[in-house]
Amino acid sequence: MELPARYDPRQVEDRILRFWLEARFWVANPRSGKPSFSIVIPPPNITGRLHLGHALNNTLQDIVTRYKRMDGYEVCWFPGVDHAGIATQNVVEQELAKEGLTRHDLGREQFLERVWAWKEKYGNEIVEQLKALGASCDWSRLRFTLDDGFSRAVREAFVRFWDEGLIYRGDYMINWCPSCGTTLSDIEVEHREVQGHLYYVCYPLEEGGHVVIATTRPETMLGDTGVAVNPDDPRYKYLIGKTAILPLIGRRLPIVPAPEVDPEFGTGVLKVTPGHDSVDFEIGKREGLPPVNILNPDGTINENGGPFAGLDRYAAREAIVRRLEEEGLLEKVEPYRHAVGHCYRCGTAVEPLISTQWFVKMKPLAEPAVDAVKSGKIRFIPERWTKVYFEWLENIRDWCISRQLWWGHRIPAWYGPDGEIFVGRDEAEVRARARAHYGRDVPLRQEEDVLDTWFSSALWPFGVMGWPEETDDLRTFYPTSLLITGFDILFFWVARMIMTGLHFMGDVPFREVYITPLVVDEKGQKMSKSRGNIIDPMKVKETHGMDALRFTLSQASSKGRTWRLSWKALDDGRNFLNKIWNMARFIVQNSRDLPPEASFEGRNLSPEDRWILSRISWLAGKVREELHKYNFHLAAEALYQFTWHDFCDWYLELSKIRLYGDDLEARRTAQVVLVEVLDRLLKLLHPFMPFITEEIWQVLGREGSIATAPFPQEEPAWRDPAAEEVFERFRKLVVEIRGVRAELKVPASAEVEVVLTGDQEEVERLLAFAPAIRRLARAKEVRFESSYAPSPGTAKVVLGNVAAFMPLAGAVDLFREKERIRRDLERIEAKLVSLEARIANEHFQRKAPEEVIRRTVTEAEELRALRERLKRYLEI
RNA sequence: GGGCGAGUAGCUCAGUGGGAGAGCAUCCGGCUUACAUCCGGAAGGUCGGGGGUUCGAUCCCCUCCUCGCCCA
Repeated sequence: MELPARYDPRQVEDRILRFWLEARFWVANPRSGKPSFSIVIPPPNITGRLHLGHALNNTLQDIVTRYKRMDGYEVCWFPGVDHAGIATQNVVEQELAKEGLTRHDLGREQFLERVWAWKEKYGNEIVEQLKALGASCDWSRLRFTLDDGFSRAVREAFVRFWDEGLIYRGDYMINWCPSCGTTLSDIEVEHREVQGHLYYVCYPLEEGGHVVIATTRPETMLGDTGVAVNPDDPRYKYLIGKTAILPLIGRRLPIVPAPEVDPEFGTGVLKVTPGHDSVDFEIGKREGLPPVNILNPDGTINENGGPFAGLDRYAAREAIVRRLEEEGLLEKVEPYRHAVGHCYRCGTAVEPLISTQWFVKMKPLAEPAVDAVKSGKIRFIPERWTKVYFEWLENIRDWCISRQLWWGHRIPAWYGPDGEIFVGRDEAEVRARARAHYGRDVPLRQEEDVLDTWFSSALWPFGVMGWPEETDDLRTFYPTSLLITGFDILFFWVARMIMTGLHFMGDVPFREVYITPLVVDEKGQKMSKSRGNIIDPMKVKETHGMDALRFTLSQASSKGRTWRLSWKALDDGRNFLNKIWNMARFIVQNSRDLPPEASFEGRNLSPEDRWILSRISWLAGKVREELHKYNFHLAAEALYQFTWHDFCDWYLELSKIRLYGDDLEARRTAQVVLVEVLDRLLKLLHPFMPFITEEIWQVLGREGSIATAPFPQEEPAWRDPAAEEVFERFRKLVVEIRGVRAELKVPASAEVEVVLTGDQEEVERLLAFAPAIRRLARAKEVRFESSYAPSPGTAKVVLGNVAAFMPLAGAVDLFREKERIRRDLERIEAKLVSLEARIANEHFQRKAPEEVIRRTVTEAEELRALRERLKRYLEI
């Protein structure tokens, strides 16, 4: 078979993917008895398309997963998709809007049918994209947070929480998104700096005179029920107990003391709006100032806003400011920057308001979650995220879990005629509970609201395994081994899974949490549609291939919080893939005649064979070690360096001597070693670039799949430090000779003579590489002469106790050669000065470790010897 | 206001208490029968500023500056 000279992933990836999926390699068997390794995917939203964040964390998950699978574990990677309440409902509502309809026109039931239809049509796209990435999930276990089994788990969790008193319903200040028409939890609100204004408004006093109050939101004055000053503020102490009159409305506002008031802000006087500000709510509660709600759910002013009723909140703001101005009550307006809460889904400014909602008590859940990390049952990588986690949990507030949506898990609560709440796993249980309460059957009305999507994803690690059933999966795969995700959902998801896992399962949901950096563009900016700087993984697949994307992303596990990706970097990844392809192509082409039974046994290994075998053995250990430490980037780098700069640049080149020579035995040996190293290298690379390695595996005619081949180990018998050391000296010699040739402008095609002098044993070791030196340094002859007397016009290379001479007879510019040596001498001189100063320092002699002193002294000695030699050569 | 992260070659980033590395870009030379998505070579850095600890700091401590993020 002829292999193309360029690797084209488009010809490979889809075919390999089909092969894997048909073979069902990823389907886990909880009863295999093998040690288990499990991981749950962060379920992407059904509305989502694969972006680089997904690509990164799923690549890393897949690297670990494939590695563990090859290493003999019973691996289960649980895949799934999240129903994404707000996002999905918004998408379908927008679709309806194009038909001039709202969800209310359809009614709840029909609307949900519509969403399910949408889900069937588009909801699988992200799953297909994950497959295309090569994610080796057990797709037979694909779950959806709103499927029947999972819904059962959600109801179970809700009921247990309720029965334990950990869920309650009540009136509290919540965050309202007027655009999505639902409440949001505190962490779903994003605080953004906004350029606004500070309005200074005069509030007349009942007994005459006035106070000036600064506010950024004048429209909320419609809901003012008091005025507050700091009791320690001497300027305003006299006001306490008096009454102000609300402009435009005329409401009487008691002036109360409140330590929350910052005397430095504005005028130091605060208008109290208990219905629309959480601080004011607290003050109001303490001082008996009632909340007044002035907003409709859509963000317009309600009937409490008097003349402003019906206006949108921003229109109302303008109208109010105009009226105040007309009445001479607006003292001044200043530009002012301040943080405003926005909905994390739609970006609309959020309104704080009081509403009856469902909450989860967080304190009792948070404490064990803190302990689990403190005691080391869960470890964060990088470790610094631990602190972020603790800070959130230690300042946690109750979680508002009800959402005024239709798409989601409907809260399993029913109301009796008198408003009594009954909660149950299904309607039968609820009815039974109601009957027990009333002593008879009564009509029940189900709660309209659904649960926060994150309530269901909090149950993900055991929900996907069939909880509350006691399943084989739970027994074998819970707790999972590892979670890999981005820091943006540390609170939303990771912390909550830990809480629910501990609560319902009595054990942590995972033992380690690897937090990935955020992928940003080459300028360090977040990728976003509006910036137009998005790199679409599916486009990368077409141009570079998923392997290239994966390999490039595997280098992102650095310590920072962000990681920059550019098309340039992807080119590098693609080039590496091409290199690998050609490496394999070369070996395939040159080992066609290799009998299948050929092996190492009894073969006379060359020095470079021993070197490369020692190196590949080292590499196996290195990759394992770095993967265990989750240093994906270091594993990737080691693979890259070995593949390109050890195996291809040196070993493959050297192998040509034997491959193209006429010694059949030597040729066989080279072939055997090439194939063996290739075999191991492919396996080591496979977790990082599964498609190309599988393709080459097939081209080589191997059985089955590389994905189920054993992951290479270090081979103690192959480790050969002596061979590595000798090889390094040989390599250095060749590099030096090449350098001299280039510098002295010796034509690339000209073959030069190389004479080695110096320590005889060392020279002999190097002479074992004579053919290699001839080939790689373009030498026509390499020989030893114990007392070589170089003539003028001879280039020199000095390496420790050996020197190499290249009589170039006229080919060399003598002046250049002397310049070169002078420059070397300068460098050596400078280094010697610093080394000798250090050695002369008695503090250094007294305090530095023996080993360091010895090394320093040796280095200085070598440099001095080198200096003397170079000086002599200068005189020739 | 509090916290975190980053600041190392032109760019993207590794790195360690013993004197700094890679890839790309640049420059020079090569169509050498795996690969021009390539091969060989070279140049390029007071490791953000200042102070301290140490025989020795890019690395540890303090402080400041710039950029980014999170929380209030």
